[in-house]
Amino acid sequence: MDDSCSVRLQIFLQLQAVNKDLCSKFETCFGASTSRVEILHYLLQHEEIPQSALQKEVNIDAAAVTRHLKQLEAAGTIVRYKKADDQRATWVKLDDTAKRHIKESYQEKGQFIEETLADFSEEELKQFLYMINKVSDNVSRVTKQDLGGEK
Amino acid sequence: MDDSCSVRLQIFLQLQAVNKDLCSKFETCFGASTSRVEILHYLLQHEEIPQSALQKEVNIDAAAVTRHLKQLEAAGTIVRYKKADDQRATWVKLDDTAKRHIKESYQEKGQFIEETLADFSEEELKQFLYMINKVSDNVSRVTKQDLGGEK
DNA sequence: CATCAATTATTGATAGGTCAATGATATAAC
DNA sequence: GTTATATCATTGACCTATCAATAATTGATG
Repeated sequence: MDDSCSVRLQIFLQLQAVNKDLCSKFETCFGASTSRVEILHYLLQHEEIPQSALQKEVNIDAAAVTRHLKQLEAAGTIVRYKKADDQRATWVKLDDTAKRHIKESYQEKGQFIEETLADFSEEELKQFLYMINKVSDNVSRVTKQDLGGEK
Repeated sequence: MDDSCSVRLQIFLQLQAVNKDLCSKFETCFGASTSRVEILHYLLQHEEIPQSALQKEVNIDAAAVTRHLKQLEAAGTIVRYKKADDQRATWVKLDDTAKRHIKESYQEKGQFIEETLADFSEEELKQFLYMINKVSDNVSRVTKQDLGGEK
C-alpha cells in the first residue's frame, strides 16, 4: 500500500483534503453549506419541484433534505405545499424575493468556482471532469463485486 | 453561474459526489472511517509520534483527533503516554499485536484503491494528481485575497 | 521568581450527515 | 372493497466534524 500504489494513495488522500478545503472555503464565501447551496441551485432551475425529486438530485439523505427544507421554510426562503392529486408528495418552490436575492448573490460569487479552477485550459477542464467521472464509475462498480466476500 | 462556467460547476459538484461515494465505500471495505484509517496509516509509519504532530498530518480538527484516539485507546489499538521532559505533549504508539493485524488487513484491502483508479495509465494518474494539486493551490490562494471585502 | 504568553489536549455546544422505524397516503391484487 | 405493498416525508438515535472555551504545563521576560 505504501510503495506500489503510492501515487494512487496520494490521489486518494489529496482528493479528500482538497474537497474538505473547498467545502470549507465555499461555505465561508457563500454563507451557506455546499448542500444548502446545491439545494437552492436546483430550486433556481425549477419553478417548482417535488421534494422527492429534489432529494434525488442532491447528494444527501432524505432526512437531511427534510431538515434543510424546514429551516429554509422557517427563514421564508422557500414555500412548501401539497397538491390535490397526491397528498404524499410535497412540492417545493423558492419564495420570489428570496429568488432575486439568491440570483444576485450567485452572480457576485460565481467567480469563486472560477478561481478555484483558474489556470486550467478548457481542454484540461474536460479531461479533469472525465477523470473524475471515471473514478465515479469505478467506485460504483467496486461495491457490487468486491464487497461480497467480506466480513 | 449556469452557462459560462457550467463545466466548472459540474466539476465542483462531481468532486463532492465522488468523494462522498468513495468515503462511504472505503468505510464499508475497511471497516473504519477514512479518518480513522488515515490515523492508523501514519501510526504504522512512525514508531511513536506526538499527538500534535499526528494531528497536523491528518486532515481533521484536534478535537476530533482526541476523540478518535480515545476510542482507539479504549479498544487497545494504541497506547498513549507522556514523557518526563514535557508533560503537555502526549505520545501515541500502536499496540504491537494491533500493528500486525492492521498490516495484514491493509495488504488485503489495498486493492480497493487500485480498483478505484483502474483504467488509468500511469501518465493519467500523474496528471490527475497534478490537477488536484493545482486546485488545492488555487483554493488556498482564494482565501487570503477574495474574502477580504465580503459581508 | 512572578507574570505573561505559547503549546497541548480536552471538553461542551452545535451542525449536519446516516440509518432505521414510523405514519400517512396511494396503488395493486385478489 | 379489503388487504397487501409501495411511496413519501418525517422523526429519533447516533456519529463525527467544527469552533470556542478551558485547563494544564512550559518557556520567556521583566
